[in-house]
Amino acid sequence: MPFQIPDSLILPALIERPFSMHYDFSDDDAARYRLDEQVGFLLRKASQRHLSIFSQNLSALTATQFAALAKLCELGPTSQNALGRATAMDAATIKGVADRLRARDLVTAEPDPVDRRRHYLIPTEAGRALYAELAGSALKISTETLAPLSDKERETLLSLLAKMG
Amino acid sequence: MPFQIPDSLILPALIERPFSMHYDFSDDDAARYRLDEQVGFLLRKASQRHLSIFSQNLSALTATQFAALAKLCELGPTSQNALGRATAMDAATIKGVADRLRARDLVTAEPDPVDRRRHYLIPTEAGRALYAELAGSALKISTETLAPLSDKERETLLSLLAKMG
DNA sequence: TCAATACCATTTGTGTACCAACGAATGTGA
DNA sequence: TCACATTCGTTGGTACACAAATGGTATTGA
Repeated sequence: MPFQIPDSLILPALIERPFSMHYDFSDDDAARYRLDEQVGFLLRKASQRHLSIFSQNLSALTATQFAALAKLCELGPTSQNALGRATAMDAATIKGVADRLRARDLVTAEPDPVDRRRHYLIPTEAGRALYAELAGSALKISTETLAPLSDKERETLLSLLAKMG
Repeated sequence: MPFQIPDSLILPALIERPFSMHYDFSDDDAARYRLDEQVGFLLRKASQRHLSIFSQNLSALTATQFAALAKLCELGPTSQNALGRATAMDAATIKGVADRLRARDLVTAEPDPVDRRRHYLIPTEAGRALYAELAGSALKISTETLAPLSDKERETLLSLLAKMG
């Protein structure tokens, strides 16, 4: 099943038209375009599936909040923006996530004595306890997300996703 | 600069507990959990990469808006919720997307004469023209998103993502 | 040393994404 | 035919996600 249309199939039809009309070039592309075969759409659906499984198995935190808490527990005291970089969230996003974690006393903020722009985020005891409590579920969620795939396929998928950056 | 704190720094404190306490089982999971290896995180990062490439190459519409317009052009007149199902958006989400497409006169709505709850969404001439104009860029975006992978790897990734549903 | 630059956290605004609830309309089975 | 369930579109609320702008603060390099 050819998932990818090679250039050789795309270009000729465009070239052999004697006259260029309004949407000729694009009409061909439009006819060839199938939403359901595009990476972006498949990635979005896979993410949706994952998030659905996540919220069903772990309702205490959102996936994003858990990611931030987990990374913070892994790294120890970290500035807010640095935590954002480590969890692939921009400054505005990590702020909201950190605020919600702080509102629930899972994380505290301490001013950095050296750099007055920064404040460290630090997991509280409750935060570490919750992380420890939920890590098992999180691992199970990853497994369940990959359930439709064989062991070898799971490995392959993870390495290809990692390769994509 | 060590980005990742090795197990040797995390585990000992947890292991040397003589008696099993509250989170012992989960502590192990917590030590084993690596955010950067979880499907959900890799999917989110891959989606981010895709959306970044999308907006750089196609600024006229968001990826979601383009998906809805493309599907609508593919299907022809479709009820709003049905379009949502075809594009993996729930009723609330597709409403917002449809509203924005209608505000830009890329889509119109016609009442369904048979079912008075429904209204059909129909791409306008401008909508079809824009889709035709942008489909080529959309295909290019998919290719560029997959650029880090070989041809065989791209096929594999797409089929695995499709298999995950 | 001081001006240009970079970084930190924050704010505002827009756009997904999903839940829960709603009224209106349709479909179903006894 | 009539109660019941389902579907349609909508609304309100919360939570990411990112762009762009801002005011502090640090770094740098001439």
